[in-house]
Amino acid sequence: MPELPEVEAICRKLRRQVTGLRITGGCVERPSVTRPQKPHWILSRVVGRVMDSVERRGKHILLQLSGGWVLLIHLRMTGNLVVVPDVRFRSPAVRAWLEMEGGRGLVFEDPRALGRMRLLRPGEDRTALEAVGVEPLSSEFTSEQFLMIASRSRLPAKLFLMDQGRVAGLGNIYAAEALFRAGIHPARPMHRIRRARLEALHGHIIAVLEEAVASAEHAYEAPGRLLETEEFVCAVYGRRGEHCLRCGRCIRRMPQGGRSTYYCPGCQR
DNA sequence: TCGATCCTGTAG
DNA sequence: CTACAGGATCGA
Repeated sequence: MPELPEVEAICRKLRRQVTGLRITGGCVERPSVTRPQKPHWILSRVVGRVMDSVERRGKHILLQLSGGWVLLIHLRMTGNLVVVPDVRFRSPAVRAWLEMEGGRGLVFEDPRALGRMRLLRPGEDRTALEAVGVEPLSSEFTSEQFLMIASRSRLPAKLFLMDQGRVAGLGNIYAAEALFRAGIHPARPMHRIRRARLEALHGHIIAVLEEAVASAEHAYEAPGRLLETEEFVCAVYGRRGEHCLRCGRCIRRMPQGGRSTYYCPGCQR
């Protein structure tokens, strides 16, 4: 589920559901999700505090609590954060939950249990977060800025886009989709891509993410079917062997950095 | 830069 | 049974 667009959609929904509510209780069902912190260390400090705001930084979710404490959540591959009417009826995939005033629950579910939850003390140095790169949907993500960091890197394009320390929030799907739109081969070293193409890529990154945010937001609001105009449809991701919609050649899959990269050999050179 | 690791579920 | 999954980190 969670690349930047899905995380953003989750944050927007949470913002409306939990802002201003006090935490009255909670439980960590799977201690590994808070490692290396002890569940009790977190819970005892979180209970009684009010959730002031919900922020996002890259794929990190920041639950800002009263007194300056921050509950940091990373959903990794299969995590999700949802509000449920009653924590007594929770699914087996729930790894941790908080009870809020009024009785509803804020639930962290994650079948693979790879997600992480961490509490930052007030004013704590946020090393992990400061290593995160530019927000691609912010005004700081300019074409010039992108050109600058891109031309300095020898990484293959796909790995560059997925490096959270450079651009924050792109994952396996949207990195592949942005490269397809820009006509760039995923293995191409970043610094060898022409300026005009990098500028195009910059625009496509923003477009892909904005479309995906809109799609994810609809999906979370209205469970059920999305209109065709609302749904983000992948052109290459997960389409190995299918014919490219633009040129007709077969979409390929290749391993890169231990993950699958999908691309069109006709459109991306 | 590669591979193993953390985990569980699902598709083939 | 094996391969693979939208992520990130660690050590060789």
